[in-house]
Formats: sequence, C-alpha cells, structure tokens
Amino acid sequence: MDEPLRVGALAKKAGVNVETIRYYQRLGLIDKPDRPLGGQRSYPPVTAGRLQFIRRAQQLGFTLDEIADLLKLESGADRASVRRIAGARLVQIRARIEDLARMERALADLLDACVHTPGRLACPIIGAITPHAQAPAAPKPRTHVKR
Amino acid sequence: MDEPLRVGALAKKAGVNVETIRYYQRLGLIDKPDRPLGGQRSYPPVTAGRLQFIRRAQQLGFTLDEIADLLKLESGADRASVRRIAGARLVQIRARIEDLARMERALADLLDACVHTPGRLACPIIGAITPHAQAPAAPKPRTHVKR
DNA sequence: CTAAAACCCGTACCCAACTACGGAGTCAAG
DNA sequence: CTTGACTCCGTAGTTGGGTACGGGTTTTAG
Repeated sequence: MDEPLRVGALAKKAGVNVETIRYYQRLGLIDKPDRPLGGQRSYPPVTAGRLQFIRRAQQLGFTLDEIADLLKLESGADRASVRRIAGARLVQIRARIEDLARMERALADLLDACVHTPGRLACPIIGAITPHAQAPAAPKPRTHVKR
Repeated sequence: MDEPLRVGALAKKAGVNVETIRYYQRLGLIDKPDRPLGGQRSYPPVTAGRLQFIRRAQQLGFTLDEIADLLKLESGADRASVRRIAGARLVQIRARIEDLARMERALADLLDACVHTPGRLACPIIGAITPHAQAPAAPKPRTHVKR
C-alpha cells in the first residue's frame, strides 16, 4: 500500500478531479514528479495527504494562496507565521460575517414589513430600495465598495 | 435641475464609474437613450435614481440578475414576486452566514489552542489540517463535492 | 496485436461584477 | 481652427477556483 500512483488513481484517492491536480501543480501547491522519458508521471502516495491538507484548509476558509504558505510551514516550527496567516483569515471571515449579518437583518425586517403591510400600500422592500427624490445622497462619494 | 446629463455627469451624480453604466446597459439594467445622429447620448436625471436603486439593492445582497427582476417590478404591485426574490436571497445569505460561522468557530478554536500550547509541541492548526496517516478516508466515496 | 482507457499538455472557458484599453468621433473653449 | 476633454464602441483583462476540450502519446486488457 505504498506504491506510486498515477494521476487518475491519486485523484480518486484524494477525492478530487484530475484537472484539479494539474491546476494545483501549476500553482505550485503540489509537486510534479519527473516524467520517465515520454512516459506517465507517478506520484508517491503522500501526495494524497497533501491534497487532503489543501481540502481541509479550504474548509477552514483559507485561500489557495494562504495554503501555499501554510504548506511551506507544514513541518516547520514557525508557529508565529501560521498564527499570523490564520489570524488574518479569521479577521476577514468575521468581517464578512458582519457584512452578511447586516444584510440579513435589513432584508428580514423588510420581508417582515412587507408581509404585515396591507396590500394596497406600496411594497416596503421596493420602497426601501427606491431613492426618494432629493435624498442627500452619499456624504462621502468614496471609492467603490469592494465587494 | 432637470436637464439631461451625459454619461460622465450621470456617473458622477450616481457615484459610479462610466464603464459601469455602460456595463449595466449591456445587461439591460438601465436604458440606453437614443443617440442623436452620431452625437453623444443624453440621459434623463431619473436615470441616476435607477443607478442608486441598483446600488442599494446590491447592499442588501441582491445579485444584478435579481435586481433586473426587481426593476421590472419596481412600480408594479406584484408584492408576491418581490417577496419571492427577497426570500430566496435571504435563505442564501443565511446559509452563507452559517458556513462562515462554522469556519469562524473552528479557526478561532484552533488559534486559541495554538496560543495555549507549549512551544515545543506541534502547532495545533497545522495538526488539524494535516491528514494523520491511515485515516479511514472517505466512508462515502461519493461524487465530487460540488463546492 | 489491437482497441480502449488513461495520460499529457496547452488552451480556452465558467461564474460575477466590473475595469481597462485604444482608436475614432464629438464638443466647447480659446 | 486647434487643442484637449469627453464620449462611443468593441474587446480583453481581472479575481478565485477550478472545469472542459481536443489532439497526441502510453499503457493495459483481451
């Protein structure tokens, strides 16, 4: 159970698409073993572990870029760097959650209002979105919100 | 204050990029006024309101596709359709929040563990991601997870 | 030995929401 | 009447994480 695998077998073992493996190779996330003169590459079984590392890190919200960094630190004792990466990601995740929570509240309130508004009045959802004549507009016409 | 505007002025008034206006025209979100024989288009000032409608709807989490639908319903009394669109978006937003909340908890716990683990032990973050030798692998070798 | 399966590789495409570019036309000021 | 700002238009690039295609080679099953 330690024999080398070819891409197809490796992909099956790790539960990813063959194309994904090739993609990760292009990104430098996994090694590309030498090709024996025109032949087909064979991968050490540990590569499957690397692929699973990547998948788990993705589930924790890391980007492939960050995962590349984490892989460099994988065996190292550089916990400070790992914490830095994880901390940065955590901050981003929290910011995104707050963003979405704001949307959720606003939208839920509007839906509620819509349900409880008598039918012949205007829809509160549309009302909330529609600009009412001379609104003071943006006090700060700043750069576009990067969504 | 009701004179027609050219794209540049319209863009400034609405706080968006000129290119964005052209983009929305391609998508059919805003009208493209006729061009007077080789000349430049002029827009009625209400178009700025339409652009603000779009921006506000975006802030509520609607996609441009959905916004196109909402714009069709803008003046209509079809509250049921508006509620359907808003409801669907709300469900998605909530699902995304739960996703992120899971990540947040997991990552926060790991960071915490990392901080409270003596330095010479392995980093718990890396440890959590690393596949530990012969894990039972996937109990369900199912089709590729559509992420 | 032959045909099917699997591999290799480059390239192009997908999603969303834009942004950028470049050449040509137009418009207003000096 | 020229300069410079603005507009028009099609096309292409961006980000992130892949997927798809197609033609050529290699391996493997029968």
